[in-house]
Amino acid sequence: MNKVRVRFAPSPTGGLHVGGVRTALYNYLFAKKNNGDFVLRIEDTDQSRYVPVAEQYIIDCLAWCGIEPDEGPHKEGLYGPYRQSERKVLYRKYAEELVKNGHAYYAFDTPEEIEALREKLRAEGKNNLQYGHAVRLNMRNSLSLSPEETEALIKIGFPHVIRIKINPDEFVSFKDVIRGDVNMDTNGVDDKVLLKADGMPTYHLAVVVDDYLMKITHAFRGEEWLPSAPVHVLLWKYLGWQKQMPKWVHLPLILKPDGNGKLSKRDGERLGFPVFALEWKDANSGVVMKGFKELGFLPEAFINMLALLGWNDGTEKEIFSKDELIERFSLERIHSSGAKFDFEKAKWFNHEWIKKSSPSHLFPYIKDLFEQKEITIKDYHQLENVISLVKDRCTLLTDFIEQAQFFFVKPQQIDIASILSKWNDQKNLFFTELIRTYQLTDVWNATELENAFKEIASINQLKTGELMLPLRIMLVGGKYGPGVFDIAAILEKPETVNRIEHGLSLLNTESKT
RNA sequence: GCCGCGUUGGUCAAGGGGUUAAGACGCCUCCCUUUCACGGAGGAAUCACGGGUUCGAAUCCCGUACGUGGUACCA
Repeated sequence: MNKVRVRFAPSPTGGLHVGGVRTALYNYLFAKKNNGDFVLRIEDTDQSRYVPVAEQYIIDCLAWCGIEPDEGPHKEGLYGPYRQSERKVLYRKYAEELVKNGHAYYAFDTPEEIEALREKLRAEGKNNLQYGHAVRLNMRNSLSLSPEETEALIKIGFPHVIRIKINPDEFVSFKDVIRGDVNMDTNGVDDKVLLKADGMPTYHLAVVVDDYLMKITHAFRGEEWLPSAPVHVLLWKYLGWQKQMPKWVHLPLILKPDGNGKLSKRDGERLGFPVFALEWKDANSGVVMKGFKELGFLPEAFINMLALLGWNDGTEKEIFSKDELIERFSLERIHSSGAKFDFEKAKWFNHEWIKKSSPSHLFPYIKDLFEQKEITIKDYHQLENVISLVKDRCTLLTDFIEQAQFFFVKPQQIDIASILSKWNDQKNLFFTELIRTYQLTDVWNATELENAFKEIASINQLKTGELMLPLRIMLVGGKYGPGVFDIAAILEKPETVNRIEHGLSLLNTESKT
């Protein structure tokens, strides 16, 4: 059996959204599982929609996800070039071969003429124009013109396209790995343009030629391609490559959470969650859309979540590392129906991954995050302890800011209001005594601090419950964070005492006014 | 309009002729925790509809509805 070769073939027209990343991921998982090759091919045949930075962006997204292509524009292999624009000269030959064999023809209709015809049909309330067997003889092409006329037009360089000639009343059947046998008749498909007037191939010609030349064994793509699959199947046949035709894998779509349609780039903004892996800045509008990365997702969690959106291994297991995904992945267990994207569940995956990750694994992310927020960390060992203490309560990496910044920066705001109403002299005395005791403490750990705290409370006949909240607020500024004594332990003596003193003076000033 | 694909709780889903129809997210209750989480125990909530086939249908078949995609010199 031939070596498995798959390709992810995005067009560089904008940010790579979750649907695209999932397609790449499934390609990658399948390739790695079968010791195959994963190829990145850039489908930049549409000059008008080309966005220069998009290619690098795609590569960056894949890299962040841990999906490294074996071949691609940035990693040359045996089957390059990997940008279709750079393969332009290749395609014409095949298109003309099809013309010669009677499976395609030259068409000289200008886009304006066709548009005018469409407009006319619309005005008459008729269905859209289907440039196919029913009308092609009324159009200007090498089928309706004499060979001499055709030749003359070509000789003078009259702009023309090459269209596939689809026979009516034929049945095209093929097997899709996910959907089983798919049968369609050719009456619904029109004579698709294969080669455009600018000499670039359309997608239809380019996928077939490149998948053939690149020896692709399994062609993964979104379900939106299913209706045009007969064109591709026919092309494989007409080009005489039927035996090498890849297995088709039409992936289900990722849909909007709130109903209608497939998830689009706009939905993120509208519904308040990211649709891109990495931040994408739209060059035209200047709009910046944050990605999963910037929102605080771990790449492991992101691909885990995407993998499970439309696939599962048949067990109850939901948390998979990349290696586990590779090991368990199977085409048979990919769903055939679309799935609505659920951001809550996505966050759950991230939370699970944060809990599961070691402090040292999380360390670089948190360090970067704090540096971005200009929170200075003097002691990296202390940061690691902090991570270990608070990670279970962080759903997103960005939650570490609220959960942990008070270890490194004095709280800017202290929620005095929450304790002021129950503040009294007894408590004041208690904390004064606590400061004294803590200053004399040699063994600075959570248990010792808690014991000392409780002892003073009981001597003064105070309930500890009444005192814990004030202490927490003095140390962190609000009603959050891990256990108070754990916090004090990490804060060390001088800082702990300092914050209690500061809190106390604030309280006493406030309670007098 | 026409053509394709799909349909198990709000969402992700297991199950593919006989099940009390798993599990997860979210939601609710309680326990733990003198903050909040984590953790633990419970709860509400589902086979789109109508016909067949069958002793028996979530499961097979046919319709309908709904959803979704395509119908470009876009991919």
